[in-house]
Amino acid sequence: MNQSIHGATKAGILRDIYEQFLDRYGPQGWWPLIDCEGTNSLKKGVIKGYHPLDYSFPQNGRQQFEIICGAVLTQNTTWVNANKALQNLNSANLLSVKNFLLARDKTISKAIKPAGYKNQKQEYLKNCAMFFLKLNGRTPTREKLLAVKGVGPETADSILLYAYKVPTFVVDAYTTRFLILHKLIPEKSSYHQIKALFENELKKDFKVYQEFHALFVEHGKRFFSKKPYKGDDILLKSFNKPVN
DNA sequence: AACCAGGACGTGA
DNA sequence: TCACGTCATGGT
Repeated sequence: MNQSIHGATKAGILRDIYEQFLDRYGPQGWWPLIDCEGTNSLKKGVIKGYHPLDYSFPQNGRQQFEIICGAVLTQNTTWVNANKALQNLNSANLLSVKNFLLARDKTISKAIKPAGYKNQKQEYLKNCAMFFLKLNGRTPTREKLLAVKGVGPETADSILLYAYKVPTFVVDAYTTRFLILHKLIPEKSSYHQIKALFENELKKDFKVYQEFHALFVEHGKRFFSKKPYKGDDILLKSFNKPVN
């Protein structure tokens, strides 16, 4: 039905992109965690918190909270900077919710300074910490997450996908840019429309969703960060569209 | 030395 | 709804 005789269905194109990314870059091992080598992930390639092909994380509430903090800290910032903030929080023993909520606001904002927006993010993190504590181990709904000030669509989906293994697709700036530049979606597509595209065309597999988003980021950093990134040559290197 | 990073919120049309 | 300014730090 939605299968064209040339095989270039939307689902087919998305699968091609996924496979091409996976061939090029390999499994990404997201979400990075500070301490994830105490397990069976002694498989090769475990660098600075990434755990390729090991989908067993997070393994406790402490790691769930770390992912939530990371999701907020990396908003409009590089992971390098967000990670510095996380390391500071960890050194100060503040990556457990209880300790975090006992700390002074100024202590938090000082620790997260490298991630930028220290005042905003301090408030956002506190909101998330109170929310996470009240969850008491339960998985939140997307609506409840979005009601937390500081948690927008991408952060909510990141938390659901990586901290709770809910197969919800994360749409980030690179994903949107990639699809628009390759003319796979109209320019004014909304977050929800792009999210729906993936979720309607792909099987709801949290592992695939985790890898796909991470791969989009890896690919985007290589091809679509510094302008100009619009040339046909770049688009060709970026992704060879299957012939219709 | 501008420009950009794994966005979200508040405001005014 | 939607476009725009604001929030802050570090690397290129």
